[in-house]
Amino acid sequence: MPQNHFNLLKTCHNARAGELNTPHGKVPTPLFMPVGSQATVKTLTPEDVKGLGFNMLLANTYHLYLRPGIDVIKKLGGLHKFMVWDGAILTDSGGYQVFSLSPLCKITDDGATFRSHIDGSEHFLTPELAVKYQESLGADVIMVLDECSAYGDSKDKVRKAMERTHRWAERCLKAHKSKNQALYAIVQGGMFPDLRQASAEYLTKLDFPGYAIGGLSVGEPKEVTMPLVEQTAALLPPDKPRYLMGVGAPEDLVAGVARGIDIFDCALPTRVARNGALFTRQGRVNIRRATYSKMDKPIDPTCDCSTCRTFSAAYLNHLFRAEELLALRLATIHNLRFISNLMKDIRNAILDGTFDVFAKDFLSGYKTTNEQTRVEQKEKWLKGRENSGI
RNA sequence: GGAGGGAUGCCGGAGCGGCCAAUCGGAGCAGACUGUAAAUCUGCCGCCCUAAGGGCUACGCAAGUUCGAAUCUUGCUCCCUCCA
Repeated sequence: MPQNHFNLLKTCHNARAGELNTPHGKVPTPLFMPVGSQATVKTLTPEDVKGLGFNMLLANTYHLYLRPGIDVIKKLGGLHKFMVWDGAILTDSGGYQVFSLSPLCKITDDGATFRSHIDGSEHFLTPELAVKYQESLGADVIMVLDECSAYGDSKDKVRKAMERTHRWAERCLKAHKSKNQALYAIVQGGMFPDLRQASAEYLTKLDFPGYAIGGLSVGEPKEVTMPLVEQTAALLPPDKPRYLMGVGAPEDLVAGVARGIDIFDCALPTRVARNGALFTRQGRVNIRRATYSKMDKPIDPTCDCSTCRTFSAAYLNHLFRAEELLALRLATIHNLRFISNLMKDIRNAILDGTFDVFAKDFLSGYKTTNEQTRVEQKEKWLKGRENSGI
């Protein structure tokens, strides 16, 4: 692994600004990685992704193993060349698929037996294979194979998954030969603070170049997530990058950075975009709503993305209703640009020592959809009362 | 001129005596989505009442039959197909 994989440049309370050194360049942190499971950020070209301000993205070992196959990509010169992306790449091990595809998966200490969601064929993934595959893909950062618990799992079950994750982490470490890749461990422990602590302490002793927090944002209430993030992050070595896996709603990025997280990835911004939900500084907005059908302004007049600089909300509304493919792309561009700008603003605020103010301002201005809907409904209700003369 | 068939909620289209405010699509109105099996999924969708629930008006129009009609009978209006 590279020397000085991570440089911590500045802190502002718990928030940290730094940079990741990878074979494909330096990447500033706090960092958000768009998700490109199948070697593509859906609807975008690599050039688009770069243009939106991203230097690193995430791809998925399980998906690429099933299709087109690890060997195919290796023979074609590795993942960077295959997908024509010259920035950094982090590959997930397939551990998350053990969780999300659990009906198709059986786990033993040896590894995970999968049934392909594509053709039903059976496959076996071990910690050693996960490392080997990721080395073949040639990602800059690779992840240990872990077992992610579901929200609501019993403590006993979570503990067993965590202990297995620890054993698998050691096996991954032993199997990892490549010098060009940083292998990150993944802290598990579900919603149990004592297990989280045990996991962080255990893995920290193994001295990985980076540490991820996994198994959160799996359906638990938000009030549960952030205290666990805060507690776990505090137990991780300060000189190593901390990666909160699968978190990426704007409000969660700010909250995560405030608790000492350096790296995020999430399918949410891109997936939600494809379903018509767009981020603005005021909160999330559903572009399909009737209110936008005649709006001649961009969805966010302050946004510098090509979608907002070019098209009206009414046009986007029309594209979504007409199920035109351009809608997916324009919305993805907007949401990723929003996230990219947010991360840049966060980093600048940390470097300026004003992150606390920034976070407070952002969170007070950014209403979640639920809050927004609640406010609107209350306004309608009040208006109705006024009209009926009450 | 003759012979058939049909008129159902915003639209298409089921239902063919009570379990029908009416299956199912679509449109419309909202919501969800967090290491992507996702261009996916969920709810609402005659009117009124705060919810459980209740009330009202409804299946072209009118008059009947019946305890009870979107469903049966008769007349009327309009539409479609075929033969002249």
